[in-house]
Amino acid sequence: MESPPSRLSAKPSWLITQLAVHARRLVFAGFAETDARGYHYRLLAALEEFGPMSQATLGRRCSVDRSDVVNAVNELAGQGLVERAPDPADRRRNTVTITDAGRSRLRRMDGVLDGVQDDLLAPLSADERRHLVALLGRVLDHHAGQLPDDGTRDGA
Amino acid sequence: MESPPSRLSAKPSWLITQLAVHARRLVFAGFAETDARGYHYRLLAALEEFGPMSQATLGRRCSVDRSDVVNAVNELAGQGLVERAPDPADRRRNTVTITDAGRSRLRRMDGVLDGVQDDLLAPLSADERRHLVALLGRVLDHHAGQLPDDGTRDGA
DNA sequence: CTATGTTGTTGGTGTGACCAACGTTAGCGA
DNA sequence: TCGCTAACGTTGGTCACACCAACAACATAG
Repeated sequence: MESPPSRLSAKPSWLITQLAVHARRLVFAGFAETDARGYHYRLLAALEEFGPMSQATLGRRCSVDRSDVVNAVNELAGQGLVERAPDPADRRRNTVTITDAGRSRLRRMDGVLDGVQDDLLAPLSADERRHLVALLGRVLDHHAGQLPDDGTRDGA
Repeated sequence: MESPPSRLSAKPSWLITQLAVHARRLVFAGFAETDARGYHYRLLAALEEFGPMSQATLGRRCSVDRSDVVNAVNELAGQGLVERAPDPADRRRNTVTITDAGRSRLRRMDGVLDGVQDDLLAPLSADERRHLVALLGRVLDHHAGQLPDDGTRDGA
């Protein structure tokens, strides 16, 4: 096993992106059994927590592009996990609603993610895990405040 | 600005992958000026630190697939940043060597990454940054020990 | 009523991380 | 020495995720 360039071990961006690779590997392996992927979890979680909403606000809440929301909702609707219905009050909008099947899928995915967490942070104590989560949360909050303005960036 | 599902804020895998998104955005923006991307930096860093080596060991050290090494080395060689020469001692191997231009490019990229670091960890104090880096490093070390065995996984 | 902006949708792009297969070459055991 | 195995480079895919550009339909502010 040849060691990686030590130069990289000092770059937080490297540490984070590489750790993200491992996280995605674990999450993907777990989700594979449930025929789902990351986008699905995000959308379902938002729908359960905040109730039905349009695709646009769904995308804004989950940091998912409008066009990717279309695809993910197609897949979710195809599996009966959400329902997409035109909004009578605003005929541009599609209101997306989570179904009971969707809620049960979400619960299963939650279990998977909790299991992944243990594998991912295995070498850390409970205290260290909390500390890490707190630090990551603060950094993430900071950047969430200055997103690429999301939502509407039409070419015009 | 609609808030994200709070359910996600408790999942380390979510925090890490999302933070990685921001990190990649910053890194990409920085690298754009230098006409380079992540793979290039990794390979150049390994070549400078460990000297010339074959493409296979290069890939092993950087956690880059053999086929992706081929592409990246093509691009790097096209820009004169590395040289690829057949190894007379083992005619299967190509020995990759970093050039002076490569070293100078590497130095520029290093500067970019150091700048990114400040943006990425802006809300943290110097102590907290060190702590975060230490925690990430430990977790990463743990997972590096059990990679998908890398290197050779030929179909046969 | 017109201008502006939002929504859903289509159809792309780029990066990173893979995997499968093939020809070539090395090296080892029988 | 022959043959098998394994490694190397290379080609040519796949998938997930993050994005961007443009357009028609619709809503709304002026």
